[in-house]
Amino acid sequence: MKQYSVQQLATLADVSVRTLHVYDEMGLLKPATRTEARYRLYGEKELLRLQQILFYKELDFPLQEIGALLDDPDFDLVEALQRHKTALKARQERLATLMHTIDKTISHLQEGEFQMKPEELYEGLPKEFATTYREEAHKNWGDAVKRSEEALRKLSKADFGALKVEMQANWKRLAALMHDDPTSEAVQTHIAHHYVIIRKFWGTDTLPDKQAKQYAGLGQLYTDDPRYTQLDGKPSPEFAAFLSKAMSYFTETALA
Amino acid sequence: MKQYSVQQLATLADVSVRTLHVYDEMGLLKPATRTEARYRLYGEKELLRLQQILFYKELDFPLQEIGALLDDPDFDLVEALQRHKTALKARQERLATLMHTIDKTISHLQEGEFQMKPEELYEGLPKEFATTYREEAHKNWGDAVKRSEEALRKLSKADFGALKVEMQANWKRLAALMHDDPTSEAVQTHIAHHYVIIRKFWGTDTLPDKQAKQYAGLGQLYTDDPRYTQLDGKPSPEFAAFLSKAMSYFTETALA
DNA sequence: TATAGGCACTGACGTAAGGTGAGAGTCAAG
DNA sequence: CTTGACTCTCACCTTACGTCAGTGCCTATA
Repeated sequence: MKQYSVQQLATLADVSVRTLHVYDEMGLLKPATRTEARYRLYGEKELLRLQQILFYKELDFPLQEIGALLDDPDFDLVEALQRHKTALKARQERLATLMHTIDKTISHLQEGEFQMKPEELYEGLPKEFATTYREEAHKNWGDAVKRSEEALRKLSKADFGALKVEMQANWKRLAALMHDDPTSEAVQTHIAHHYVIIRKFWGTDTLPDKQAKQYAGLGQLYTDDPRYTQLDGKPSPEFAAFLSKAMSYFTETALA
Repeated sequence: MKQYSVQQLATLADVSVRTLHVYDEMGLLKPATRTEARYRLYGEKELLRLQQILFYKELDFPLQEIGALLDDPDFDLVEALQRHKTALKARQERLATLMHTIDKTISHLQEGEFQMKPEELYEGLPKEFATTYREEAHKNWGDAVKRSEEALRKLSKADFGALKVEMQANWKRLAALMHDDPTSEAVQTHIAHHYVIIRKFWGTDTLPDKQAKQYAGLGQLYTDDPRYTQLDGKPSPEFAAFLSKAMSYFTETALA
């Protein structure tokens, strides 16, 4: 019967010696015997078990569960796999979202001038919302919107993207503030912050009166419209998404 | 200027108080001031910064990098995002593979009898290999293969799946052993293990002479064919995949 | 046979991002 | 004045190991 030292077994299975120590320590994989000098010696059976361990490890099982799984013949493997798959699917979807966000962020940060297509101005926004609030914007603030869209198309990709990044960092905050108290001073403060950001990007210290009013009205729009505050007062995911986009949109509008 | 206690800020941003403690400790987010009793007090600016932190955290940036990113205006954000996306993509692909594996494992473990379609016997195997080695099998071991395929189709999904699971746990081991020394006794021992597994699943203690020879020849096939040992002696990924499937296939063949 | 080099052992500390208390101090309300 | 809610700092726990440090064992060569 062949015997393996820690090193040999480690090399064979492409794990570290330390890993074997750990597995021994936690009882997941004990050596077949120990020499007088307490050197670990593994046999064929241990090699086989290690392979099984690694198999389940590739499936991202925590070592504890692998131990239970290998030692308990009644372990419900199918159920465990089922649960595991659900978890993996969630992670995967999260990753997809993250990558999409990164893609957009990167592309917005890329240098160079460019002409934005009209749809891009509303990209990511649920279609129903896009139409609806564009109408509302037109209704409430007239052709200032039209002019703002024109101006927007002339921005550099970098400037526009940078603005969006700031916006995205901000929207959550506003949602939180408004959840607390939609009429609070904090909301006004937040709007003031936007004002600061705008200044930062366009180097102008003065904001036309009309647009100041737009900002003020913005808060009203959010709080008056019951459509955006479903779910017992808490902002719904849809509202959060809408809010995010709306923030960008109105900020952009203010550039006209 | 509004002030927030740890609790208030934590609730507002939906993080734990401990999280704020940690961020303070590591200098990522310091409170604006401390009261005489060393209570942390955060202001608007900190709220804003926290939102930015959370934004980048959602993109899975490590906190250290977030700190650098927020403090150094020259931080190369695009490059960081680029790198990050690559990492995420790798993770995502890994998850996809894992989920596929789990899917197959689950479906093989599902109870109930079923008739396997011929293609399923070679499912997952690169087409070229599938044809090639089926031919080789036929050439070398005649119509034993045909009969084995018949027998295979009558197995319960559970039995077949369970066998495959064991196989998958084993193939890596064989690859390692063969990388070490393809003619070694260890390889023979491994083949013996297969024999044990077969016994376990079909409750028969005797393996016909002919099939014993098949196992012996199996080792030859792997080691003689240069096509499977590219890449300066190390098993290529393709070979690994092939080996996995071949193991299953020949083990199944032995059931005839 | 002395020594040099590998290999092995245990123990301990570090990682990321906090969780979970313990024990003690602080604050506002009844 | 006490109660309860809040806060503070310390410090250990988590996963699955990596990385020493200090020491012991084994074998080959001079």
